[in-house]
Amino acid sequence: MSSAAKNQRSTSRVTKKKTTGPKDAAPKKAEKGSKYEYVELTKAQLTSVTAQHFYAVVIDATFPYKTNQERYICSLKIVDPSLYLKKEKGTGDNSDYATLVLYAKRFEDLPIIHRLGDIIRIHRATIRLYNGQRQFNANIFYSSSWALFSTDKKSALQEIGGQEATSDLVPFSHSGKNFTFQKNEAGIVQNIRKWAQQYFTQYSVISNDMFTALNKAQAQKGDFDVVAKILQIHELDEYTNELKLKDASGQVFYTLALKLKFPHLRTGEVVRIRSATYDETSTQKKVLLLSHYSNIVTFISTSKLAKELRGKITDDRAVEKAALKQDVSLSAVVLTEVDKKHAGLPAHSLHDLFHNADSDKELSSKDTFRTQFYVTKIEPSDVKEWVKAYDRKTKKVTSLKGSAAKGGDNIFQVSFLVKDASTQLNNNTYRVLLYTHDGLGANFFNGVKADNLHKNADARKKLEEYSELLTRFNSYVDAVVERRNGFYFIKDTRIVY
Amino acid sequence: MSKSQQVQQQSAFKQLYAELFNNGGDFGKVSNNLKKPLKCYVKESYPHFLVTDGYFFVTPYFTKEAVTEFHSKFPNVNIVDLHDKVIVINNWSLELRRVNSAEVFTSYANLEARLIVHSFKPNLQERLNPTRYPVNLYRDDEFKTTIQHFRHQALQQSLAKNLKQENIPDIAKVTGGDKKAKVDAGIVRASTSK
DNA sequence: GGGGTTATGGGG
DNA sequence: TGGGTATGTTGC
DNA sequence: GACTAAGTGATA
Repeated sequence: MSSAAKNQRSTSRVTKKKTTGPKDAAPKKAEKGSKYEYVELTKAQLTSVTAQHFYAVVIDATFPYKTNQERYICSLKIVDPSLYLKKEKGTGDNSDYATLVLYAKRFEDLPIIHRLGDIIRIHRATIRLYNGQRQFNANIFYSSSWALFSTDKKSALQEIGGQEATSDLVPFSHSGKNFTFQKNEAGIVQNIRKWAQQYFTQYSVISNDMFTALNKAQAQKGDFDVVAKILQIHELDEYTNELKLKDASGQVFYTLALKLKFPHLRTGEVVRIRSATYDETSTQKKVLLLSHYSNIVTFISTSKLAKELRGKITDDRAVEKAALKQDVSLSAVVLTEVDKKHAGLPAHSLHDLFHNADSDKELSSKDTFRTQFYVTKIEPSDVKEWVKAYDRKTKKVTSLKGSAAKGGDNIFQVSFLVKDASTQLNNNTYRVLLYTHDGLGANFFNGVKADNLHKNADARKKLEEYSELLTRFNSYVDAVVERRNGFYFIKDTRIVY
Repeated sequence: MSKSQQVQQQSAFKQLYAELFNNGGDFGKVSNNLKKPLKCYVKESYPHFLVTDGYFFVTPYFTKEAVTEFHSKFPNVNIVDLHDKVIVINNWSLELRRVNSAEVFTSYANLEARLIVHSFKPNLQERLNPTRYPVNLYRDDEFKTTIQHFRHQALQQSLAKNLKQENIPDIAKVTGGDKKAKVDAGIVRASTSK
């Protein structure tokens, strides 16, 4: 086929004439050097053919997704002080909103919404009525543009260090190569930010008509939305996190969330899922399926809904308790809890701990880490030898085997050979120690103290059960470790089963 | 301990592939009840040939004999033209292969259970009922976990066999106060692997 | 537009 | 900066 | 001189 076969358009065009009467309500002449005039969502003229500019607050969003060979779409629900509450009777405090559909030729040209309540500025959108609702269209592939301002101090990505910090009048993200900001916009941003904070404080925003309770998920025909608390984030593999979710109905579900797509999620946070389906093929655990247009978003800090659910929803570990009664469980069980004082300690992979700790400047400057792993083998394999007699002066340990009373203290001296997602595909296993000679990790076995296991049959039996539990498939340890002499020692960590 | 899987698995592929992993990769141990003809929808034919069971898509691996037979029995049908058509796989088996999962998207953790097709035919007229949007079986939560279980078992067996001599760091050795001691002492390299 | 890509087949 | 080209939009 | 109709005409 010849290259000219494609119907490329001629560049030289015949000049044509047309008439353009004075259009309706075109933005007032940019008299005072103000190029853009921002309209309220309900004030934007539905009859206007000319493009409109506005600021709004985002209350829902798809992830930018590809629709065909040449287009990407991101669809949002937006509100502002003129449009946020359903007016009809009987709708309670259900939210009203406009939709905003952004079109682009490249994925990178569309906004990624990680948090509800943030502010979006749009230039040159058209408006029309679609399904009885105000719909703004912004062709980013042509002349429309967008900019995102954080309502909280930092954007979702800035919170995790994944984005350069910005001041409160600078967008954390925007389309196009440059961004312009008129002097008169500062007040607009500050006003709508304040409004957004109050609005989320006072209303649920995501009203009950905007999501489905998880205990009704199985009955849904197609996809649905979810509002739930993240009880646990389990690193399934190098690319994937498995979220453990529970909502106000009390039902627990799991869903896979790609790390790259959703880097901002944290245990304990409340999220909204835009579009999930019930997985009919998962028989061992309840699973939600996501699509490429699905999104998982958090809420701004003032959110009343998020605050209520964070307090109301707790983890009773019922799924895990049931899982442990099976011979093999497809539900990951995290056996331990770490002391609250380490809540803010960032987690590091075994790869960091054992392959980067001496080369990475940041890592080598620290000695206490949070880490997750599974235990492939415990030494000594004879549980009776987990506890030894320890002489503080000579630093010698001796077996408690035999009847003769040993001097010194009884301590645990156990070595875990462990592995995690970051080391899943290599041939190594890594030594993490439970040595209690200095008191570190003394409470690991949930109240089972270091005693002579050749004599104390009760303690021995419990520890044998823990040995089984720790090395069982899908059992994980979430631990704080301290580096001493190049070795990692478990501390402030306790089994809760 | 109870065996679970109280309800029937709706996806034929997920059940079959999981069975293979749960039987140590030995197709001979997979229940004969499951070895029935597979009616599949051809989701894509090029550059990757993918078939679905209404829930998941997988790659069928046609043997040379299967292709030869197909061409002789259906000389007017091109295999890449089977896109959007229904095929019936009458004779098949499963085998476990080590692959590079960074390159093979129908695999997980460097393992791929392959559907080996020994004999198949087209059902050119047949239209299947619409199903859910088919997804990659190797991206399924439970199936990934099943593969992890398989690997976990293999690792524990290997460790039990190859790591007989236990050697636990002495307390004297770990209580120095040596800030410069390297962490690689904690790396335990598989003594006999490959 | 409440949706279905792909040299991106673990952001899309 | 200016001309040429590719592409979006609008008018016919 | 003010107002209207018709002509003009993109832009990254």
